[in-house]
Amino acid sequence: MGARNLPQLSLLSLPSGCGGRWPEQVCPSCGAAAMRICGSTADASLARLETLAEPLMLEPGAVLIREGDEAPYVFNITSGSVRVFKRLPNGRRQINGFLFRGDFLGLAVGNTYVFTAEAMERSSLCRFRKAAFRALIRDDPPLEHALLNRISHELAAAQNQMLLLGRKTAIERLASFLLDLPNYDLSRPAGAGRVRLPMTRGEIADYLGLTIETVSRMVTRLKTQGVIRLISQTDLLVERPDLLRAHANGDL
Amino acid sequence: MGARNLPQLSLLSLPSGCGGRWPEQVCPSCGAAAMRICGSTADASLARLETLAEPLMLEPGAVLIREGDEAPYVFNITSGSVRVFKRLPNGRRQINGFLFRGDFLGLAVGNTYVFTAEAMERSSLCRFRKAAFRALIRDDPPLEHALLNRISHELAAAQNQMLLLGRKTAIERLASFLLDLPNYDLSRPAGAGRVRLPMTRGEIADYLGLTIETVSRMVTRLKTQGVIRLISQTDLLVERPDLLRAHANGDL
DNA sequence: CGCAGTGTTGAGACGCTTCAACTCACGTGG
DNA sequence: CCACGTGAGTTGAAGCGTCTCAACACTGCG
Repeated sequence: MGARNLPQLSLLSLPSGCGGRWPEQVCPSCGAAAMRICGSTADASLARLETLAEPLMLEPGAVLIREGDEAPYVFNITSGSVRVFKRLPNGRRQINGFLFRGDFLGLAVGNTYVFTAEAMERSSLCRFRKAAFRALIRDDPPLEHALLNRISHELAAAQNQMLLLGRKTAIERLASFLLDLPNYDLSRPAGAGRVRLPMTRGEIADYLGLTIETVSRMVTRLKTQGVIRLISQTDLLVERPDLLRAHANGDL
Repeated sequence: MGARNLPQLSLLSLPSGCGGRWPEQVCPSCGAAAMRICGSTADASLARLETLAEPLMLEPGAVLIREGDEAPYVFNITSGSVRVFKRLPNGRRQINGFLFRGDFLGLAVGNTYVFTAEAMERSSLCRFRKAAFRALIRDDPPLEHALLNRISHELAAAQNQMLLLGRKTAIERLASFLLDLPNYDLSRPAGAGRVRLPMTRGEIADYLGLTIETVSRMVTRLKTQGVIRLISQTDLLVERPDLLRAHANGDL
C-alpha cells in the first residue's frame, strides 16, 4: 500500500448509532438527506451527494450485502430496517446489529464485506459507489468528522455488546436489550415505557447469543415478575423500569 | 450540539488494529514516530505532532484510563502492552482487547471514557490532549483517513469477537484466539508456528468469555491431541495448524 | 376451516462453571 | 543452598444454566 493510497472507507452503524436524536426535518427519500442526521451541514456537499445516490427498494429478507463479496458500495437506510450478521460454517448465526433509518452500512476490510446484511421488512436505501463517497468525504471535513464520531459510537456499542455476550446471564442480556431497544430506531419513537420489538424471537436470540427458547423463557419470567407486560407479540410495556435496570446490572 | 461543533475524536485500536506489517524503521521513542505506522507520511504534521506529545512511563498494573472518567487524552503505545476491559457491577470482567506498540486508545462517548485500560507490563506511551490531536488530524487528511481505516479494522475485529463470544464453544474460542494471536503484537514477531502468550490464563479467560479453568482444560485438550505443544507457560508451538483451524471453525 | 409460521412450555442432556485440592515456577530469607 | 511462601496453572467432582428436543398454543392468512 503506497502512501497516496486511500484507505477503504468502511462503515457500519450499529444500533446505538448516532447517539442522539436528530432533527425531524429529515426526509426519508434519499441518502443525501439522511446524511444530515450525522450533523453535517455542508449543503454544497449534500447537493453533490444527491447526484451520487442510487435509490434502492428491498423486499423483506432480501440480501443487501453478502459477507466475503467484493465491496464496491456504501449504503444508507432511508426507511425500513436491516439486520447485520455473521455466520459460522456450521450455520450458527450472530446478529451484530439492527439498523434503521439514517444508519450507514458497508463495513469492509481489504475491499471485502465482513458481514451479511438483509432487509427485515420492506425497506428503501441509497447506494453510493465507495470511491465517489470517499472522494466526497475527503472534501468535506465536517462530514468526515461526523462519520468518525459515528463510528466511535459504534465501537463503544460493540464493546458493550462484547461485555453482554461474554459476561452476562440470559436474564441480564434480555433486560439490557429491552433497555437499549428504544435507542435503536429513533425515527419511530415509542411512548414512555413502551417498547417495540420489530424483530422475531429468533433474531433477538441470535443478537443476544441465546436460543429462541431461552429468550421466550426470560420474557415470560419478566412478565411473571411484573417487570413488563406484553401488549402484543411485538409491543410491550415496561412496568418496573427500576427492576429492569436491576436485572440488567445483575443485581437480581 | 451546534453545527460547528467538532465531534469528539475517540479512538481505540483493538488487536487486529493496523491489519498489516509496518516498516521497521518505526522508532519506539515517541508517539509521533508511532503514527507513521498508520500510513501517514505527512512529515510536516509529524513534526508538529512531536511538539504535542507527552511521553509517559507505566509500571505493570498501572491504570491508564478509568471507565467513566472524563476523557481529555488520547494515547499511543510506544512500547509494552495494555489490556482494555469493562466491568459489571458485580465484578465480572470482559477484556475487549490487548494493545501493543503503535496502537491508539482513548475511545470516549460524550467526553467520558467507555472502558478501563491498564498496563500489562512496563510500558511507555505518548499522551495527546484530545483537542490538539483533533486539530492536527483536521489539517492532515491522509492522517485522518488512516485513522478511519484503522477504526474500520477495529470494528471488523469487534464483530468477529461478538461472533466468538455469542456463538462459539470453548475449544473454538481458544483455537480462534491462538490463530489470531500472532497478529496482535506485530512489533514482536514470532517464528513460524510459534505463539507467544504475553497474558495470563485469567486474562485469556476474560477475553474469551470463559473461566480460567476452562481455558486451562482446553489448552490441555489441544496439547493432548497433538495440535499444540507447550514450550513454557507463555510460549507454545502450533504443530498442526490445520487441526487448529478446523477447531476454530467448529469442524471438530 | 385448516395450514404454516412463530412463540411457549416442559423434560432431559450437555457444557461450562464452581469449588477445592494439588502442582509448579519463582523469588526471598534464613 | 534449600525451605518456604506466594501466585499462577492444572486437574477433578459436583452443580447449575442454557441448550436440545419435543409437544403444544397462538396468530394471520388463503
